[in-house]
Amino acid sequence: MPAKKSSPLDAVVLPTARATIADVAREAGVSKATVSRFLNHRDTLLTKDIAARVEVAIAKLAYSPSPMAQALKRGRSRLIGLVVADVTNPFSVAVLRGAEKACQEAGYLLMLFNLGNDSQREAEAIEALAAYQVDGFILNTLGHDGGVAADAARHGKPVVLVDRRHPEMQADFVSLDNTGAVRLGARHLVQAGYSELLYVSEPVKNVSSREEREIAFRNFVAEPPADCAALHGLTFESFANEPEALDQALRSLRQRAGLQHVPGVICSNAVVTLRVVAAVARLGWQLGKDLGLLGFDDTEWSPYVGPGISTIAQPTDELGRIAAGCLIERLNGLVLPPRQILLSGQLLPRGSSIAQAISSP
Amino acid sequence: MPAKKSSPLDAVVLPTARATIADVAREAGVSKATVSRFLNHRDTLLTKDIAARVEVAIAKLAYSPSPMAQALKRGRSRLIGLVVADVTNPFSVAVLRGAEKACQEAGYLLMLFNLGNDSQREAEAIEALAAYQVDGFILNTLGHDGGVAADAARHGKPVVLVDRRHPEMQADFVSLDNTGAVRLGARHLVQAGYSELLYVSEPVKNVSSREEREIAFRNFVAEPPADCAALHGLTFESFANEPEALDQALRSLRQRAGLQHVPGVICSNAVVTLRVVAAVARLGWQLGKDLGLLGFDDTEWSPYVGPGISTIAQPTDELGRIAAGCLIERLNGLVLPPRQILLSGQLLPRGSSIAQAISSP
DNA sequence: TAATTTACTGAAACCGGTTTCATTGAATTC
DNA sequence: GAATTCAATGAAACCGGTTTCAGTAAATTA
Repeated sequence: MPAKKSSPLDAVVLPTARATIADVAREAGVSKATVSRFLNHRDTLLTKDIAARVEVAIAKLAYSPSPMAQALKRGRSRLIGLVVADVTNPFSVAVLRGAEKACQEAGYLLMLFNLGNDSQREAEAIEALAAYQVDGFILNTLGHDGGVAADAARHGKPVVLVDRRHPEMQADFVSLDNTGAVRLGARHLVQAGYSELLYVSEPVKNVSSREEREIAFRNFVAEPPADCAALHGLTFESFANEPEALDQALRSLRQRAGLQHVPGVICSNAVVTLRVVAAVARLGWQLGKDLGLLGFDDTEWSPYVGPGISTIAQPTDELGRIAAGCLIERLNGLVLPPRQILLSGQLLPRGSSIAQAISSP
Repeated sequence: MPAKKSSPLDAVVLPTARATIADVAREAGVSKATVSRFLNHRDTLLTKDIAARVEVAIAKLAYSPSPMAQALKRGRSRLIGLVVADVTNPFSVAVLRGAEKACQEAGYLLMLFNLGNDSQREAEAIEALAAYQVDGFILNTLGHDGGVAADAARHGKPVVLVDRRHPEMQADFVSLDNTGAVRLGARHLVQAGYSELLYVSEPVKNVSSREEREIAFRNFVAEPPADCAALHGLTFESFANEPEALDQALRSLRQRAGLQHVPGVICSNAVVTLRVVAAVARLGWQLGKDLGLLGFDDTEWSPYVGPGISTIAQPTDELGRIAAGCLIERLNGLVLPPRQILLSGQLLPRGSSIAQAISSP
């Protein structure tokens, strides 16, 4: 019996293309509509035996519906757009991680857009993500102007702001309790014996979290709590990335403190902390002894720089998780006026703010 | 003249819904097909004046085509799927950043899927991304088994592997030249006077980059270069996260080195580096003096831990950029056998590996 | 001038789903 | 037993684009 006769194996070649709903319908001997019903309302609309037939057809063809096609028809995509000011920033990454976890659990996928600290691209980011029909936005952006607010709102999609708020935007807002955190940190430094304080921040621009922290610091100075009587004088300075200016500021701070007082510095985030650490190294000072130091954002390296750097840890994972959670609630139809969710920071005292307390009892 | 007459302003209310191609067609008085032609082949297929009419209509309605709908019809989405083993790892983030930049420049958007070091989810990640019609994959995954290879390949979409290769997978591969980097680092330590070496790695599992580094280290020991005659004995150990075991290994290392030699440690990545730093702190040793230290991956904090930690910096940004570049080339139709692109690391010597050289000339 | 080609445009089908509407047969009511 | 209601399913329209196919008018050729 020579060849030429097509063997049954010929049919098994390559299941290369994904099965479509039409394939399933044909396989099960029903209409596309029925398959669609099975997918979405299997128990309310279909007969037992028909449902069973569709089920085996789906299994046999390893069918799963195309989210693209669904998005096109439904107008919802199960996609969430995440706009991040700067992926290099560990804070952003930590939030991203929390958000991503929550999204995955709820069956959403994250589309990432990184601004690389270029505020010009905010609008671009929102447009691009909206074009892909993302169902909502999580924004951790630069807050240059209110244009972004308008952009996002215009698409009529829910928005959650993380860390940076936009005054004009009607949106949920999730953030550290900056005021409380600053007071917590400042008080700790004063009580540990660092009575001349300096707050160092990146340029405030319009970034709300930076503003809030600065204001909180000023207020703390204006009305220090009773147990901070030792507090002497304090300042705020803003640095971009000018080592000389920073060195100079630290020198004059110490001068102001005089001989009987030791100055303390609060850094507005991990980037600033590293800059101050570098400056202290340049000046040949010892952390904790010559200068108290406390930084926002706890990083994995904080315990190992010098005598360990005291930090105020943000609950980053929670922030991301909650942000995503808020958004998903809205996507599920929750109607509520905009919420503000503030989480408190945790003080992690280390050598950079306790050596002084030990040496001068 | 009383009200009731609809003012022209009524038409200006809210341009809430996005304009569709049909809207543009109506506005310009042409067919949808013509608008589509304008979008894709404006100069070859259309008359000047019709093109002009479409152009103003598009501008007037602020129309931009829906990528979803385009993807549905074309089968291509201008989306790239990025699967990352762990977003917490600074290396992954740095690569992500490079890739994201390159993608944006080429008009692609990145869909992120983070495995959170859970290799079970590799297949899930690829399925999810493929469902969204991503045009290709950039994978920096765990390499648990070859199943992933099959998964990705089955979708017939191009794949680029970063840092971790899968032997069975026919795909471009972009990575650090691990062998060269290990030799570079080991040689540096020996020449700096640390002659008893220990290589510390996370559990190798099946991760190719970890394997390669371990093997490279063993080979370096087996056949040290001529200028490393001082080299004494060396070891390799693998630690999950057991502080006691690590402390013990360091103690016995120093014992082996004896009194006239100072031992040196090479850390396979930044996580390990921090663990070793912590162990050194626990043991009360001084970096550089009691122990030479060199770690893979340069981080922002490396210069400020102890006397500064010597590192081998990976060109992370380049890695991500090149990975995305390779993928985009394939998407543009490049046909070529799988490439391997190895970039060399850069040695950044700091205090943790030079104090010894100074103290014992 | 008539016949043929060419260039441009519109109608309609399609991508892979969802949803409305119409149809059919069974169950309920009178 | 006939009329009515109800439940289950299929046909077809639709989402917003792209592409094939067909048609028309102008340009070329005979």
